[in-house]
Formats: sequence, structure tokens, C-alpha cells
Amino acid sequence: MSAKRAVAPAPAELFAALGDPTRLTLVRKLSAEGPGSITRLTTGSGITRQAITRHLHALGEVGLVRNTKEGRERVYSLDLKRLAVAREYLDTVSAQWDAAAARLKAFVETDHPT
Amino acid sequence: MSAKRAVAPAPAELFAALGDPTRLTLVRKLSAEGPGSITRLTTGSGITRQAITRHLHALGEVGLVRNTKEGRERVYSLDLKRLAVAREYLDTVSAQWDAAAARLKAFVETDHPT
DNA sequence: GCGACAAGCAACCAAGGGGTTGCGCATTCC
DNA sequence: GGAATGCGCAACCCCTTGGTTGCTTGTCGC
Repeated sequence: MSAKRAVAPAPAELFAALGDPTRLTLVRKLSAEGPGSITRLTTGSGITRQAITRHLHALGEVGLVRNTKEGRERVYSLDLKRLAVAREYLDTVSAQWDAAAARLKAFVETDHPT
Repeated sequence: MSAKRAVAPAPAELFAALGDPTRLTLVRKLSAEGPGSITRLTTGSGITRQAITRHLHALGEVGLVRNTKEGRERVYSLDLKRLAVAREYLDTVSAQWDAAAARLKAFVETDHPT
């Protein structure tokens, strides 16, 4: 509920932010079309501008997007840093699992009487 | 509500599955300690076995984990395929955004009278 | 200054998700 | 056979979340 965050969120919050169809669509749209205003991001979404605003706010809370006020519109753009964080997290998990699997395999191949 | 899924879920569902602290902890635990039974995964979680079961089910729904019945216990293990899918998704978004940013920069650097 | 467009704010609502308790079923071990 | 362990199922509760509507504020264009 903290209005400002500004610091790195827990990875779970990052994934949670990405774990909504609408928000993920927004991320894609931003990545494909570049920065855009709220109304521009709303068009074609099928839902209200308010809803989009909320989603953008959610994305902003975890640092996935940033916004700058530009005249009478507010322009949102992606921030790849957090995306990289998420990626690295997945990398770590994969690596750890591989290691665990290797250990397990080694154990199985050792003599262990039925 | 389909009991079985067995096919690739939408990316958003993947991220949503990872977007819960408890589930992410489960994933980490599995990756660090290797396959484990439900009760083993429950110990130290601070919540009920039932809750853990639900979470494991959720992870299974999107293919992040698989389980095999082994005697009277059910053993869960990670499945890296979906994790890879998530990673690739993030890669795609990053790449697209970079491209968009490059286009934008090119546009800005072109002559555009104030 | 005035109308139109862009966005912020607040209240409200319905649905889903996370957690719990209670009980029943299988499997193991003695 | 009987106790103990490991799970599955179902009902229930509470809080969060996604979405809406209505209204106000701010900015642009003429």
C-alpha cells in the first residue's frame, strides 16, 4: 500500500505484476510501439481508461515502467532493468536446479543397494 | 477449471504462477534441494500442508512442476521448460523495446524543427 | 474565455485467491 | 490387525484485485 516504492521489489512482486493478461499486454504494447500516453495505451484494450491507469500504476510500483508528464498527457515507457532482474532470477533457479539434478544423478549412480 | 492442462499456458499465467511469494519460495526450494514430497516442502513454510498442496497444484497447472506418486507420498520436481519459456518471453520484450528505442532515437536525431 | 481532450480521484461492486479446519482414504511398519 | 504417516477432498472465510461509473482538475486550440 505504500504509495512510493522506488526500491527493488521482491521478485515475486515483479512476476505478479507481469502475471496479469492486461498488464502483460501493456508491456508488449510498450515494447512494440514505444512510449505512449494512457489513452493511447487504452485504445483497443476493451476496458476503461481507469483500469488501464491502475495497471500502469501497478507496473510502475515495481519499477517496470516509468512515466513523465508531457503537456496534458502522461507518457509511460518501459524500464528494462527490472525485466533483467526477473530474467536473472529465472537463470539462477535454472542453474540451481541443474546442479541439484546433477547431484541426484551422481547419487543414484553410486552403489545404493535396492 | 480444467483439471488437466498439459499444453502451453499463456505467458501471463506462467508469470502469475511465479507471482506469489509462497510459490516462488517453493520453486526456489525445489531448485535448491531437488525433488521433494509435499510434507517435506511444507516444513518451514509456516502454513498448512493443504495450502502448499494448492500452490503445488497451481504450479503444476502451468507446467512449472510435475509430480509422481511414490509409495504413499507424492514427489514434486521442477520442469525447466516453462521457466525457459518465461525467460524467452522476457528476452523478446527486451529486444523489441530496444528496437523501438532505437527507432525513437533515430527519429529524434532527424531534423525536426522545434 | 470556451469547448474539447487527457488525466486524476473516489466510491462502489463482483469475483477470485490464499488460507484454514475437518474428515476420509491409502500405505507403511510393527 | 492396528497405529501412524502422507495425501486428497470439500466447505468455509476473509481480503485483495480488476473493473466500472461519476465527477473534478488541468491543458490545449481557437
